[in-house]
Amino acid sequence: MGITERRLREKAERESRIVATARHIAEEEGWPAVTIRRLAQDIEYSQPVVYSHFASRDAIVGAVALEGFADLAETLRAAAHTTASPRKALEAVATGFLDFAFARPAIYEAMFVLPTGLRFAKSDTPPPLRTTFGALMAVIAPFCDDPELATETFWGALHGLAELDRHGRIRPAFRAQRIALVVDAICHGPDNGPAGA
Amino acid sequence: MGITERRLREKAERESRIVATARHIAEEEGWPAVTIRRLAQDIEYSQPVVYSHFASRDAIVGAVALEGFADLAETLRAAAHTTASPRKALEAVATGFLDFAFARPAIYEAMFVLPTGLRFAKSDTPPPLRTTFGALMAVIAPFCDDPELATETFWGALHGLAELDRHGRIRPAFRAQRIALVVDAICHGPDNGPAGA
DNA sequence: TTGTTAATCTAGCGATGCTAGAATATGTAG
DNA sequence: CTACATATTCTAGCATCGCTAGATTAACAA
Repeated sequence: MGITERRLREKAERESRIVATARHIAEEEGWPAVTIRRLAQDIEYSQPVVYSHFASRDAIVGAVALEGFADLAETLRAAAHTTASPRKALEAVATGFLDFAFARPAIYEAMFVLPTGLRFAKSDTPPPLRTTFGALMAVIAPFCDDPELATETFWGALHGLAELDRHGRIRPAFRAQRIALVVDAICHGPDNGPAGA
Repeated sequence: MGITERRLREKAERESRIVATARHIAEEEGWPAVTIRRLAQDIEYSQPVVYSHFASRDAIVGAVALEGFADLAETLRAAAHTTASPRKALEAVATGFLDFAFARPAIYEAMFVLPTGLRFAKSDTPPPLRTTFGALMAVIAPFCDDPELATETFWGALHGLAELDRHGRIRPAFRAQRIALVVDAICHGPDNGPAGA
């Protein structure tokens, strides 16, 4: 039954073309430009074909978000490995997170702002989401005694700074200084992990 | 010319009815339910009348957001005055901020997530926005040497925690502990203001 | 009472997400 | 090769959205 396999392969390929197209349009023109009609036109199929792959537009956004989490996890992992100093690793990851948010605002929006139907902190949470969380936890763990709680808080701080900055509510020029403030606060915190720097 | 005054008064009243209606629908059914048709129906006028008050749907969201900022500023100011301890004031404001986000998610969304056209950090930034920022700055100033930078960072942390929590990405049950972590980090930070607690 | 201006409404445009039902390929059996 | 059955894809359309042009009505002035 090589025919069935070929069919599945072609279908999977078409699906990833849809996701890639959605991602591309979102990055170039923003998410409002990502319409089902536009996607159908770009992949050269009719609209119902798009719906044979994804139940709704939100599901497509979710698929792009999932790819984004895989990318972000890899980015953070790489940032953490640029230095042996726990403090510098923490700062590198924080900077990497915000750089990602500003370099790929549309993907970041899909991951953190738009409705996607993705489920977090559940038993069926997709691997890329866990991996991203893990990458953050890896660098903050040395500085705290409750890594999960600290990671949640660290993540919140980074996400909030990204959002306020993205919306023009805080001064873009002081991005690095805000990161430094966060990193300092973590390092000199109550549970003052390893000797700083 | 009492007639003109009455006209203006009636127009202003109708405008605030639009905003109140939008706020009410958003709180009860979410922002997607706030359509121009629905607003027009509820205030018993036709759609163009709504557009004679606001240039776009986004502008209506912005008006609700502005009211929200006034509310939030008052909430934070009140929270800060419940204690003389700078540390407890900081914690009370942080808790108040997050409580506001979860008690009025739709208004919070208008203030921080949805497109509104509101301008921050500019010369024409509306007073309520400045006041809210000031309320945060008032409680964090004792613990830092660059109040503006610290306020931006503090604000980011709070907003990020609110968003991740609202989207179900961090554990709701640990909200208070995350706040405590943030407060501790600020108090024991590099510029360790007044003797803690 | 008539004419002018301002306020309001009706009706519609161009989109959107999504879907039912027709049409067309595709693979199988006689 | 033909006829049927199945799966795939398309055409066409629904209901709804934000927004607006042009007709209609109300309010005031002469």
